[in-house]
Amino acid sequence: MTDHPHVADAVCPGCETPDLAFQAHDHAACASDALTRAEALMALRGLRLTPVRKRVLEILLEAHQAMGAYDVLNRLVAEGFGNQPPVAYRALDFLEEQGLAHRIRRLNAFAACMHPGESHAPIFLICTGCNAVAEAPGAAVVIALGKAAHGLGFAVERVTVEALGRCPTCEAAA
Amino acid sequence: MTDHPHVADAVCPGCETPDLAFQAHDHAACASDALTRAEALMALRGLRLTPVRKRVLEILLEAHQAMGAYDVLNRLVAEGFGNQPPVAYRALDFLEEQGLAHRIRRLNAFAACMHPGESHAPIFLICTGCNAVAEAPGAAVVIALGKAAHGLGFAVERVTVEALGRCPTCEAAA
DNA sequence: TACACTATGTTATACTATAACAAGTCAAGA
DNA sequence: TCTTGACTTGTTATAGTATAACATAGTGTA
Repeated sequence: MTDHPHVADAVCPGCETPDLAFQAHDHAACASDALTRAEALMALRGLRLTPVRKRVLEILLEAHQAMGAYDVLNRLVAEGFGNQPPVAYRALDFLEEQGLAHRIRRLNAFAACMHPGESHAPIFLICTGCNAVAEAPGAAVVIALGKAAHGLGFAVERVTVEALGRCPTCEAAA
Repeated sequence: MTDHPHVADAVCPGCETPDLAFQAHDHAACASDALTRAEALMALRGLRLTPVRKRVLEILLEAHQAMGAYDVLNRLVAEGFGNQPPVAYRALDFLEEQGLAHRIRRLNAFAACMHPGESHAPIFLICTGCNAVAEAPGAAVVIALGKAAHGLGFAVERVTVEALGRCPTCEAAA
């Protein structure tokens, strides 16, 4: 059990209750939860959470922060998996397609999704002070976006919403 | 005067009236307008729209679509400017900071802003069918985003909002 | 077993971006 | 006018991110 303030040691993407994104909580529990649900989901969809894929997901969950593809790759190499970029990218792409991980474009990085399976429209809050990344519920944002797009006759399929700013801790410090 | 359907020949980022984003209009006029306003803005701010910077802005305006930094660089080289990446990146970064251009992260590309100076919170609609990119007004989206973030104690400074989907033309074709 | 399908490993390369320093330009004040 | 300092550009070099293409190996099924 690892209780900690997310912002201090950098980043927890979302976690069980979204409004705890920037607060202390039992991360180990929500991480193992996410893994369990990921496995159930894959079984349900008839897809395989193979060793590489599972390990990549675990790495992201353990890391507890956004990681670059090459950081993930380095971890894989150390554990005897293939050591070329496609190994990491393929697993990361798979996880993203399945909604088990998210890509943070601003950081060229990936983060585990903490509530896979639940239909959600995540938005990401990136702290410029401590580099923490929080996954926040973005239903309202996505609805607003859908309306704006609809007005132009544009049919939205997927969205990227990322905000740069200051987390509570860094804001207080400044 | 070049009247054209934006989507057909790919992309017009915004243009004068936002709701014309995916419709035919006189692009040459709004482009030269944007350039004029850019120059006025720079004068107002006591900053210099140097030859490289101006040329890069023109290239983006003429291109009428999102361009990669290296595409811009190739154009610069052909015109006798420096031929190394920093030449393009510096100009593009400057233009972005000044709100004269936008970065489309999903495409690793840049597009001219069609209404510089006006305070606006642009969102980008990227068509997966024809690669058109439209700059749409995103005030409502940004407000929703601000609220969601505020609820978590997060102070938003800058946002990236990009939607992938189908423009009217491609949607109709399908 | 043979087959089709999926996943992984590997080679090679393409694309995107920035650090660091040298050289030139420009405007303002001595 | 000359100097100074800030800013801009050019250049070298390298770092970081991502994918195409093909070979190999595992998986489930007829």
